[in-house]
Amino acid sequence: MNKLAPTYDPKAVEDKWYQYWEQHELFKSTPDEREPYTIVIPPPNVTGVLHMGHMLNNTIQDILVRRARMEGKNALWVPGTDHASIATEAKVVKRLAEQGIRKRDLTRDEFLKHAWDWTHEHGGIILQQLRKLGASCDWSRTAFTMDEKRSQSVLKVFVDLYNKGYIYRGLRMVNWDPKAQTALSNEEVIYREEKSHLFHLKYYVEGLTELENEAELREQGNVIHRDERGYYAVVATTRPETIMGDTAMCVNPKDPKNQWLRGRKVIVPLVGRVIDVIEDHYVDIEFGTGCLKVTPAHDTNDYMLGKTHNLETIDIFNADGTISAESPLYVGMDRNDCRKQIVEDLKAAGLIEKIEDYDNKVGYSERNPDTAIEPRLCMQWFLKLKHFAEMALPPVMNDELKFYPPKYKSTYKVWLEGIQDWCISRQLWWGHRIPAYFLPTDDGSEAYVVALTEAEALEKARQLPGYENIEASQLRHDEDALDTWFSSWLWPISLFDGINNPGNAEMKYYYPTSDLVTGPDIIFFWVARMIMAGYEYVGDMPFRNVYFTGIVRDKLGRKMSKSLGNSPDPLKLIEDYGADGVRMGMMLSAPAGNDILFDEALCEQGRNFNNKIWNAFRLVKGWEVADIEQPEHSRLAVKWFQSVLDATLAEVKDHFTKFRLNDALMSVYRLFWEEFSAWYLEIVKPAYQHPIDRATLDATLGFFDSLLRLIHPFMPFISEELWQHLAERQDGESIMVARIPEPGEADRTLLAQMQQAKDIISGVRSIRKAKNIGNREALQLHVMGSLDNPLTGIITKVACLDGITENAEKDPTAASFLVGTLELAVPLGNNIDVAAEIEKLEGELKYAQGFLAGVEKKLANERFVANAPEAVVAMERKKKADAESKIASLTATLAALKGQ
RNA sequence: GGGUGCUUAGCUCAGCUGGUUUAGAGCGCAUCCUUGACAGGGAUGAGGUCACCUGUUCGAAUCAGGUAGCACCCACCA
Repeated sequence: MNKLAPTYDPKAVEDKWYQYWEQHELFKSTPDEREPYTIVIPPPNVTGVLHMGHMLNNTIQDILVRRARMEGKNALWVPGTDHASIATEAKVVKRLAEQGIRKRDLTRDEFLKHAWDWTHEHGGIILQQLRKLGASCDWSRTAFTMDEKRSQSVLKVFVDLYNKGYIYRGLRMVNWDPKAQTALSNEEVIYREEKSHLFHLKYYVEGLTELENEAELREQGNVIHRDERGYYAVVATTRPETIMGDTAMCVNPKDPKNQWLRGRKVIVPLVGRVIDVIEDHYVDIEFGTGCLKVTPAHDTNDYMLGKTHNLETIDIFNADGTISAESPLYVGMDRNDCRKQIVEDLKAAGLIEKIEDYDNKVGYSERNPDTAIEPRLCMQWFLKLKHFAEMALPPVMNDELKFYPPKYKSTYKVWLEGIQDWCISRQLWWGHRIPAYFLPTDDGSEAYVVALTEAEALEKARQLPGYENIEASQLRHDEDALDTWFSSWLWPISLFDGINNPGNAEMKYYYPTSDLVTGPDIIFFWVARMIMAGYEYVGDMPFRNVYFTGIVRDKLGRKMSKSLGNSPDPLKLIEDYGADGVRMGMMLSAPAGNDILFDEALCEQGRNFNNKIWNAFRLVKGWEVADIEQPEHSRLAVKWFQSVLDATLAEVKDHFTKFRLNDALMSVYRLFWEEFSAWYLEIVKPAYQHPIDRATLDATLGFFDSLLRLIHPFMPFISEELWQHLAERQDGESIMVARIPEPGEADRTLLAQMQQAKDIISGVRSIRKAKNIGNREALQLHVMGSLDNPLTGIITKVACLDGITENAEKDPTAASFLVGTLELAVPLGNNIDVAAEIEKLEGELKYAQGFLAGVEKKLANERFVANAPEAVVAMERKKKADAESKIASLTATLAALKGQ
């Protein structure tokens, strides 16, 4: 009797095997003579916790790396975490605030100590969670973007790129986050639609009391405003608080409405500043009044206008978003309060023409979602990307480096072709401090040197004229840190220490890595830049394939979010369904590149599959073996299943080469459930309490072994557990390093014969159900013609027949059915319902006639017969013949029935 | 405003370079099944004018053009 429980309990086995794998160092990889297979993990935020996106992403990586390992490759999956500078710093600032500590009251070192404490406290939780999932990472290589090697790599690259002239410092309009008080890259700004107002403000024309040719001008299409105070232009703006920074008004020279304003000067309302009316084709004639106020310090477009027209720049904001001393009014007031106040004041002064409702897009910080981004001019470090884009584009476009799915190639192309320089400095402390040192100057201008260490910086500084005697204490190390992605883009190189030790043995062996698995949302942030860094620093691509996963959504298609509460806790899912069940749940819904609609029911399906495997195993393990002859049906079943297995192995292999993992999983699923459990095991299963023969048992155990190997990449735990039970294993043996079976040649004829046998069995079962005949009541089967199928033994057993008669006479008392063109029948004596039988047969006849009509029409078309390939025409002829024979057979049976 | 992709059974999706018996899968659904692996199971079955229109072709879910709807990405409309 069986000692295994009737249901599979993942909890009892998962931790056990994970420890076993780790103890035996089965995840470890070192270079050897085998072909390498390498994946570097997209490093999760060091202080983060696992979410559904990670589950998907890491399940895929684990499937790929386990499969590669089982193909005999030297498989390496390198784990690590990311310091996530803005996000982590924000969390630390928040925690300090809760303790009543303000960041600005701490020194840099004090703050960093808190940040490191936080990192050590939360760091690595996510890596522990990945272990629960079964991730087969080489943990001995765990890296962190701010560990010693990675930090050195980042600084070296900065210095190198500076020396090559790609890094520069510039006064630029950047996306400023006034809360974090740092610049952001364009990619870190999210735009949201917002209900707002369009304020129409009056800008009086200076020194104009009387327009002589006013009537004529109006005639020509000019829109002229005038009140008791004089002539004025109307400017529409969503941001009235920025008028203190206005240094021009701009109209389109082709705008007929505003011709009268050309060459004049206007007065900024409230402020009283007199500014020029400038002309630029940039201004949209259709928008608002066609008059644009120009605030070069606070709007990207205005900044560009300012540059072309040489305008003065007045920066009216401080770094924290309050009004600066440059402004003539409202100094020290917060920008949001100022907006309200100035609207009141403008109204009071009669300077607002009207206020309209208006929807506009406002940029927010990705990391501080409540904080509107302020375009701000400041000195930042930039990396020129043109050179990098030129290197990174061709290999992707010509498929040397493949994207799956390929549609992302065009996204990639568009971005690279319009590449902008990358603002790489952040006004943060948590990150890699920029290795630049400022020198004192007399005139307030900037002077600096870039060097890896302070000592080198000093040496460099002393070579500069006028700084020969500078002391270390006079150097001021740049306070800013680098954008997090400036370390991430080196990841596939820095993990193998390829920046510090170019061309080292590990680089030569593992680089380029094989596959990168990541989300399309970071194609610019990360993927593109890694490709750039790869070509710059190794002269080769960082990975051969990029597999873009979809975004995990709930079953209604909504993004998973905390506020909706629709994001399940991955660890709870693992608790409930087992890691294998959850992995399968993820993969069942994950076609490459499409968003995945996650439904917990899929985990249930995964768990059920585990249970199916478990019980099939219980069955096989419960068999007593005896020295008896192998029955014919078992011998045939073994032969047949070998063919199905071979065919599926080939199919799965093909799916893997195309990254069609869900299709691969579905093939495996059906192979195990349908072919193996429902058909094969049912055929070879001995009668209750009867033993099985040796040959069949051995073959079955062999099949089970192959199936477990095939399943292992998807469901590592249960496959290991059962594989270990399947035979005597030595300590240290593992399915992890067993080989995926190579597909052999499948016997297509045999597969077709089995298909026919299955159809016949289904036909008999169907009659049993219709006639309410028990499954164990033996029946006769009549074949009107010759069966010509070697699998009659299987048919007899599974359909529970006590005889098959070929070339039988038509028997009106039999319930008949068709398999292909072959008519079969089960004699039922007087049990048959003639009327129902006739109805059924007439239905089939009608279908066959309709089908025949279609085929005949095709064949009657001369042009079809003349133009279509011969094989196609022959196929149609065969269809016709088959349909005719079917019709003949059905007609005869009907006649016999009706003649009763 | 530009780009990319999508629209096939109740749901989620396959269907690769047009022809493989008037389209397939998984889940769900319906009906039946109580003792011999598994109800987290078994068997049987229902369910689709392949979004729409026009064309190319002997032949279109598949190719081309257009229409509608959806999704995502990019962009400086104050």
